[in-house]
Amino acid sequence: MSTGNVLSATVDPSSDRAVYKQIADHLRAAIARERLREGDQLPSETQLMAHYGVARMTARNALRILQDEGLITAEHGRGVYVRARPPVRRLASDRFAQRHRKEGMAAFLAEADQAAATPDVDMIKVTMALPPAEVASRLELDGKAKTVVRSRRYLLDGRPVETAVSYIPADLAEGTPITEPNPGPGGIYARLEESGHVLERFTEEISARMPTPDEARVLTLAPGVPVFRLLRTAFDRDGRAVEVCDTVMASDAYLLAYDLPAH
Amino acid sequence: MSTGNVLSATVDPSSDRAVYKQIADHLRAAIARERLREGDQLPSETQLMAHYGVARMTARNALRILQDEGLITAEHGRGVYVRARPPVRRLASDRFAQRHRKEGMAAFLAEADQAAATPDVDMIKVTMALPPAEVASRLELDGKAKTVVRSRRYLLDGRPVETAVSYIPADLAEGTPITEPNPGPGGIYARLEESGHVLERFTEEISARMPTPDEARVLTLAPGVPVFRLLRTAFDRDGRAVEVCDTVMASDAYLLAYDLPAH
DNA sequence: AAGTGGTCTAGACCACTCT
DNA sequence: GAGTGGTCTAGACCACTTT
Repeated sequence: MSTGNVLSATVDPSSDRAVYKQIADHLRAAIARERLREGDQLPSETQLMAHYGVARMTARNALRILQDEGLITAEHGRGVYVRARPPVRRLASDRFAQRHRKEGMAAFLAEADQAAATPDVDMIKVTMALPPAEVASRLELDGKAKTVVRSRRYLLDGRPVETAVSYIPADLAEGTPITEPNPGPGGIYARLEESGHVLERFTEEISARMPTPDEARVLTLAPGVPVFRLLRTAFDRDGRAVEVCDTVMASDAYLLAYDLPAH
Repeated sequence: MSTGNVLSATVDPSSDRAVYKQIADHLRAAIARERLREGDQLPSETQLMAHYGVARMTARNALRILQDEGLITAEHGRGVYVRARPPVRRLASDRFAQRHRKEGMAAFLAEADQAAATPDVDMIKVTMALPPAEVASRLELDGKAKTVVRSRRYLLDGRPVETAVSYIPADLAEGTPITEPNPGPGGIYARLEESGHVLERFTEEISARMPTPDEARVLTLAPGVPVFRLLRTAFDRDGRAVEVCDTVMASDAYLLAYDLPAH
């Protein structure tokens, strides 16, 4: 098999380093040196067993390490492959600037447009509920104030890349299309501005972690791919927080870019 | 044992869902419901085997899932515990503002001061080398221009949280303390401004991924903890890129906060 | 049918921690 | 010494993919 030739070195069973880790080291080096490139098939478990003279669990443990590092993906019945890095979307910090809304497009659509990708939105759900504490504190709401909760999933070229849940205080949303699945051109920010809440600034709080099983399913994440969690708060000119958006993004699909003044 | 009582449900071997995943689901739910809290010990592998009537690998696979999700850590010879979330440092987007430098402190020290944590810097190394392509392009250097390469590791209360490698074009650094391990009060940004390169803005590009084995070692990362990779470029008033800083941060130690105008 | 990875069993020996 | 997790073996049966 053509995949056999990447296996050059042998392992030292008497070494302090566990055999499966040594095997993982070999394979990782092969990927780093591009002896194995994106999409290439790795030696099968059977081949690893024969080459290194180890039991199957030892071979599997080696592959698991690389999977946890996000370097490979296993496909049941097919083989193990070097993970293809998907094209990364660069999210610029001015993506919510007014000039983009004025063109009548919500932020996600405008960006996709720029990236020549086909955007899609699904799993849209609009409800009315008490926000979680993390959101309520940012909206400066007490424990009894309800919000309009707008959740949706974004896809690019058919691939799910992001889920988002927006919370808007009920008093700002009632009587506007914000309570409807389709809020109209320019999205909810355009509607908020129409009702007098002109946006002045945003804060974005970014963390990263491994996905929950639910998130991994909804975003079809490969093992070893973390998520960004981005909490954005929108403030109007009166300094009032008018929306909090809780976003979970596939980290292999995004690069977040910010422009900061040095004051 | 006191840990035994979190094991209430049993598994269904005839289910489509793998037994080890069912066990992982039970334990994850126990953590979510706070039946198991931070620092609590989980049932041992032996206890899981007895309770669910499974082989050891099945119990271990269940624990591995939670470990990959960053929920638990295994301690050799001691047991498996619910991971304690370390206190998170909030990095504000104005952390490099001039007013902080004027107080004579480098950014990391100023932040730590604010957070009442004890900062430390070690593994300082200063060399002269060709920058990697990713850096060279941001500094607008050709393939032959060398840079001063300053690498170091930051610790908070003794815990490694961040590694950083700065690249400064040689012509800007020569003859200044930037080429020395200790660049003096206010750090290298203060030195650059003294030599006429007053900083005007920064760009920060953020990605997230699982750490390499090296990064996991240097940052003493638990399994299941991703890293932030932050590439910061500093521009002076002439629009020239005067520094690129390549930072790898333990994602469980940071929350990155940005303030954005809505224009 | 043959090859692949996914799950599971039943053992073994080891290194580490605590008492 | 007893209990813990870490490594490793040698099987088995299954589900999935490809030919």
